[in-house]
Order: sequence, then structure tokens, then C-alpha cells
Amino acid sequence: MPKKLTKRSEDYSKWYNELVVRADLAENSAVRGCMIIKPYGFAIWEKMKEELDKKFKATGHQNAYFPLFVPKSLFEAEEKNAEGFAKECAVVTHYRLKNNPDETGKLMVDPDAKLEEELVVRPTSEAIIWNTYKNWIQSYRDLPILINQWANVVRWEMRTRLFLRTAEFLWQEGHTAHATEQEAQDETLLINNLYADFVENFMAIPVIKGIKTESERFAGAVDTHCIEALMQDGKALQAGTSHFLGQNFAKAFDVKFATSEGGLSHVWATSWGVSTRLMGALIMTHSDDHGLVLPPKLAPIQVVIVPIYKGEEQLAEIAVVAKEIQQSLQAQNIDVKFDDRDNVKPGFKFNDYELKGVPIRIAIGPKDLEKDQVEVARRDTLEKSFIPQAEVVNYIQNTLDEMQDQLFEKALSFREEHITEVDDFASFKEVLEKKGGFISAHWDGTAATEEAIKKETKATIRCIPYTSEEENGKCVYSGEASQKRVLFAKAY
RNA sequence: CGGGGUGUAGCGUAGCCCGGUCAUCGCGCCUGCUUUGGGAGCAGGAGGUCGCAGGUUCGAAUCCUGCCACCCCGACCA
Repeated sequence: MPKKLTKRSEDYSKWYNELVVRADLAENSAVRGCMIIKPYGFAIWEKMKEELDKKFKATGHQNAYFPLFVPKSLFEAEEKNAEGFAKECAVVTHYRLKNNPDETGKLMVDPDAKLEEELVVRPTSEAIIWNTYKNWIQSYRDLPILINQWANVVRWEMRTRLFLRTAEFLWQEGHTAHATEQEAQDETLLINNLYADFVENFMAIPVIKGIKTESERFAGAVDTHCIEALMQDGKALQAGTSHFLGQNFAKAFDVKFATSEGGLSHVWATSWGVSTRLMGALIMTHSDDHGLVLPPKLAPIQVVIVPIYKGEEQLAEIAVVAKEIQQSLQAQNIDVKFDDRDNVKPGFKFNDYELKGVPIRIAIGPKDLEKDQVEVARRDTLEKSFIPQAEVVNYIQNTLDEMQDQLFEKALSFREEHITEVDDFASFKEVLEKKGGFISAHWDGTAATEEAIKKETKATIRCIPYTSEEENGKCVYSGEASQKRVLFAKAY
């Protein structure tokens, strides 16, 4: 965990809040547990959206939009789903306010404007979407339906945490309908792999792909696939999920189709999503004492040029070179900002862009003009070097690529060092306490054991990794026979 | 909802135990000059219902009662 920030605050959430504010990404709003995402933070989110959208479309998905409100009767149709989310639903009961006769200037809910049926503010959209799909699907020719929506959802959590668990959050949710079980299974896997690819290659955050145990499964799903990341403080974060829903929702909403063989069958479904929580993962994976560190691929500003000058004339001279460099970088599709603000000093700008995680900073001063060079500083290593102007474009292209790779490699080796194989419960507790991270251990497959371990250690089974190999072992808690290791960790 | 804590300027805070020039300090903001190769310096200035409502008192940021909000820990969770 970065030191400078721990000095100010002992526990991680404070550090985290502080960092987020310092990094100018978001702040808490006046609305309980919600967040205001500032422009710079939102630019990062938009970069992520753009890249994900590309991937969804490349795999045949389309965007659509469904209502924010879900009539309660629809919401309760799929029992397990309803039960799972019931405790955290915001509900609209009235549609009008009126002047309060007892207090001038104040408003009150108009009791005459009570809705006949309450509207649930979507905590997720399966219900309203499946109610719609019912009308869209008659024949196998209507399948598959591969739809994604970008939306906000509301989950009235007891406790909220900036980015990680806000009452309202932004996400994308995919909802697909298929003719066969195999096709839906394939889709579930396709998306989980797509998420892993996105998070690892675009955000430079290594993840472990796996399947959730029954108790951690999405309410209403048959199987929940997930990607799990490890944060710098040794806690795990679920970064994305992809659910195989079986025929649960098709049955609940009576979605049948005429098969090509002339029969009638319920459709098979998946749903999947990633949220603004990914920005939390980004911050907690790469940040250091100087603030945010952004992988070049998702940095809204990839290169910033800071002039160092005395007087307008000197600035004008520097600006010529700066703009030349800016243009040739832009020609290579690199986002470059030339910050010629005159009201703050260079030192201030240096710190400001470090805080914001801009990958590369170029400084140009009179000394550099004399030598036909510029100073180039890397955000990740904080190293500075002088590069001849003629070589700048090439150098920066290479450095951006290198930084993207190195950030991933650094996070990956941290994670690899923090996966510990454990075969007895005493060392399980010790590793969890002293080292943190993932613990790879045998588990007897029962919910009771899972629950007992959680109670005793606060660690949960994050997933059963795809790569977990068959081996004979004994459950770390009960001593019963086990064929596979699973990953435990304390999680956000 | 259980346990703990906090509320004083845009932000962070001192003062509260022991009531009386106590509204403190830092950051930020505004004006001017000087500065500009790592968060500028000096001088001046603006900004506060001390969370809200009662009560005690000659007098309350300070004591009492009630309420509200927020934070942390637990249950819940993308």
C-alpha cells in the first residue's frame, strides 16, 4: 500500500477516499452513498466504454435501452432473483408532491398520488428485459438475441464505498437469449473471457477467471462465472461477472419459442456486467504515493507537454516546438495536451499530472531548445530522460507500449507472489492475517464449511479457477476429501 | 438494525473535561508586486446561523435533553 497516503490515514478505505479525491476523479454527493464523477474520471470511464463496446459489437452484440422502473409484479416473477435483491431496492410509491399546508415553502408527498403498483428502481434489469423478450421471441428464427445496455442501477446497500459499492452506479448489462443450452453456456464463457481480455490488456489488471460457489452465485443464475483481481492491500475484488441463467428466467416469464423441429421450448439465457467498480480496481491496482497511475491505453491524456519559460517571447518559441511535437504525436493517434496555462507554475503542473496519472510528461525549456532536445518523464517509474526532438515520436510510441506491458507485469508478479497454497487451517489463518492475498486450498464442497470459514476468518471463496487442476486432497477446514483447490481471500 | 465515533469558513482543524476578548491555525479563494527547470514569495483582503431545536445561566461552540447528518466496525453486496 502506498506509504504517503497511509501516513494520513490508517485504514484503507480512508486512503482510498483520499486518493480518489486527490486524483480528481470523483467525490461523494449530497445523495446518500452516491457519487459525482468529475470530468477527468468520467473521461476514463468513457474510454473503457468505448473499448468494451467495440468488443461487444465485434462479437455480434447490439446496444439497446430499457426502463429504469420495474413494476413490482414483474420484479417478483423470478423468485430467487427477487429474493436476492429485495433487501436493497429503492421503491417509487408516489408520483407527485404538493405544497405543505403546515409549513410554507415546503413540499410534501401528495397522499392522493399513490401509485396503484409500486415501481422498483432497477437493481438489475433481468425482470423488465425478460418481460420484453417474451414479446420478441416466437420462433427459433428470432434467436439468439444478443443485447447490451449501458445504464445506471440502484442498490440500497447498508454501507457504501466510493466506486466499489455506491448506491447508484453505472454499468453495462448484457442479456442474451439462446435456442440451446450449449449456445448459452458458450456465450457465458465468451463474455467472461472477453472481460478478462479487456481488464488485462486494456486496464493492465491481471485477473483470475473462475466459477462462483453456490453461495456467491448471482440470484437466479445456474452458474456465475467471474474475474477476480487482487488489490495492493491484499484484498480481492470481483471485477466482472457473467451468468449462465439456464431456463430460470424463460420459465418465470414464460418465454417459449417454436423450434426448428416443430416443438416448443423455453429459451436459454445469460446475463453479464461490469461497472464503475472497475475504476476502483484501476485505482487500487496501479496507484502509488504520487497519485493515480494510468495504463496508456485508457489514459484520457497520454502525453502532456509542459513549457518552462520566462516571458511571452520565450513561451512563443517553445510553443512552436511543442505544437510540432503535439501534431506529430496526434498523427500517430496519441492523445496529447499542451498545457500553456500561464497562471500556474511548471512545478504545479508536474504534480498535477502525476496525480492524474498521465503516462508521459514532456518538459520543454530554453536549455532544451538550445540542444534540440526535450525532457521526457514516465509516470510509472518517474524516470526522466533527454530525447532529441527528432526521435521523440518514436521514443514515446515505444515507451507507451512498454509502460502498458510493464504495468501489467508488475501487477501480475504482485498477484503471483500473493497466491499461497495452504493445506492446514492454522497456516490458512496465519497467511490470511500476515500476508493477505489469495489462498489456494482444498475445500470439501459444502456450503457449511464455506460459511464456517467465512465466520472465522472473513475470507470467502472468490472462485473455483478454470485452471484449477484435479488433485486428491483434504479440505483445509473439515479434512474431508477434495478434488480441487479453490481460491479464498478477503474481499471488497 | 447492533457497536463505536464525529459534526466549528469551500476543505482540513484548535478550542469543549474546567461556561466569560475563543471564534484558532493551515490549505484554498480575491487584489497587488516580484516570480516561473518540481506543488512560489511578500503584503493586504473576503469568507463562519460553531449540525438543528429546546433547556440551564447574567452569559453557551463549551453544560443538559431531543432530533438530524456523516464516518468506521458487523450483517448485505458488482
